[in-house]
Amino acid sequence: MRTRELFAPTLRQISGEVELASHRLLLRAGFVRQLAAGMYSLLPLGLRVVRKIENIVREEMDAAGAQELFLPALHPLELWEKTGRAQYWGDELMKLKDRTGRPFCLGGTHEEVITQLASEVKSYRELPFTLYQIQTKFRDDPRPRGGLIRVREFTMKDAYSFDRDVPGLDSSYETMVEAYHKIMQRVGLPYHVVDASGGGIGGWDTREFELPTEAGESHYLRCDSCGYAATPEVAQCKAEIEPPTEEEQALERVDTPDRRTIEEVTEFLGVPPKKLVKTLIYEADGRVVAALVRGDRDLSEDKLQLALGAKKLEMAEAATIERVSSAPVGFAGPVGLKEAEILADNELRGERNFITGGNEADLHLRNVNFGRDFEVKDWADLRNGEAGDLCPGCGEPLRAYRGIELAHVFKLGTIYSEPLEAHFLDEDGERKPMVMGCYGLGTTRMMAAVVERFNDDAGIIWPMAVAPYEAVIILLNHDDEEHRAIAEQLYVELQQDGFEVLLEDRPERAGVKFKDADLIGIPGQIVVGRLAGEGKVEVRRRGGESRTVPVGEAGGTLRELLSSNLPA
RNA sequence: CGGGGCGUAGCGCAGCUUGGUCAGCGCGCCUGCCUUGGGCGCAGGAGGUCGCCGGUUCGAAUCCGGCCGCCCCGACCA
Repeated sequence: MRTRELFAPTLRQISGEVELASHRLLLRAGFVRQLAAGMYSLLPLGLRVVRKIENIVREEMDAAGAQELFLPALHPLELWEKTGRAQYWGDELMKLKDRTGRPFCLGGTHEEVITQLASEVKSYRELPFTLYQIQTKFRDDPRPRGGLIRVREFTMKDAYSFDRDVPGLDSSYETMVEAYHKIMQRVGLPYHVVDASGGGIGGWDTREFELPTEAGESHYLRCDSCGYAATPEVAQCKAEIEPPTEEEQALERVDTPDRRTIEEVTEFLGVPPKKLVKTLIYEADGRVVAALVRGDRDLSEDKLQLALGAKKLEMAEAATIERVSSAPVGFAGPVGLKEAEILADNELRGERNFITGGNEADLHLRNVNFGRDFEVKDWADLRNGEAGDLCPGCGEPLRAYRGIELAHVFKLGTIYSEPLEAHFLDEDGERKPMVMGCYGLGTTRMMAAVVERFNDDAGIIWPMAVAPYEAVIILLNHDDEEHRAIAEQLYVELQQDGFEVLLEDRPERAGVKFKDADLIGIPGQIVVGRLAGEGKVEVRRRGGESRTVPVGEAGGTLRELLSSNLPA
């Protein structure tokens, strides 16, 4: 491709509102343009990068035995209603109607569609298999942000495995995880594998592949010494229980007029938040439960649900809270609570003389103690992990990270195959739902992640694996016949040698060409300039080495300089 | 959805507090000359219903109300 013809409008300046490096550079270098919030056009250069990423993903998926197919983006809403996800996703699901008024949605993910398709399987003999597609997803995010990091329309590779049982799923899952490791390594991105929760997809044993960067929007905790990593909701907390040192003191009633929140109460009473115990009322599969965590901690709903073995967990409605606590919302406490069974966080075992809600309007209780004042039904790890918590593996303190979520894998089990009746007949003659896994990887997001990780003051520095072109020939003096001839000859020869080459032949000044070449970030640069008269050119690696060589050696030198994925 | 910010020429911005002489700057673009290894130089030129609607006023980019759009933080989320 010649830059004279290439549609890649570069920008000298960009609005100060655009903050992320990846967002700024992809816009400035002419890879993407924004159509509306969270909606981006991929320009020719951007599309080439995404295609490279897709091809790596495709090769690794195929190598792992997965089969590519292509599903509709438009789904009958009815299908999402069958699994309950139409309601669960709510407004995040883009909905529309056809001319007859039949409701549809734009697929935010494809579990329903693929499961219905897979329900054609009749026998265990046809299992297992894994299907994948690379497709546009639509999610009506309440707040798109960060350029291409979080958008409303994006492309994703989503794979789904179907097995006859859980051991089969475990094996399919590991195969996909291995493929993901290979993909990350080929692209060249550093990453952490993080234990996570299922969220809107569901399932268990889910893991995220995170690019560690402050620009990211995911938060996780990681042990730098052993590599254990998890999101706060699922990070296992080692409870360091110290034997109580205080003597139990007499229970006291304290008036706390209109003080409901932890902040209000601690400020009013002049005590630190950790002296309080929060009482959170939930409904789990229809029963009411109260979860107790220290005042300065956050409850993990994932952990509570796990501890309860509940299928569905929701915060109780205000009316329920008022009923069981006999008080307005904000004054619930464990002492004298009605109906609800009480679960307490492990960390509270050593606590004495704490403050709780009083189950009465404008009342809290001081010097509350376990056993004497109320009974706990179960103890469990219920709180979110925090930076500084001790690693459950090796005991070192965990560190807080931010990251860009590149990929996410889930074990789904039968949560989709049951409602959609994707059954098969097993060897024992029994009809069983297929056991599923799903494996997502955002390809457009990955492009942004690569830029976020590989750039300098001058622009992008593409890894070879995903560069839009491998080399650019920069013809400085386009009017000089001899120079032009050399550039044209190199252009042909390098392509014959298998390089993907861009020829910078615009009638621009040298400075413009250099600036744009650095901004666009193509790894190989061949400068045809003042030394061309002596039959020499400069061969450079963007962000790395530069050599002046005879024209005839340009190809070999280029190959050498580009032999690594990243500049040395 | 809560909090904050922004919307003026193709792009980036100033002007708004204190209404009138306020349609301005830089880049880009067009013409000519010059220059040709890091976003040259000089001269001339084109280009804007100041996001939209309404209000206040003799007069609104500027003040007021409503709406729309975009960015950031939070909630939420893959």
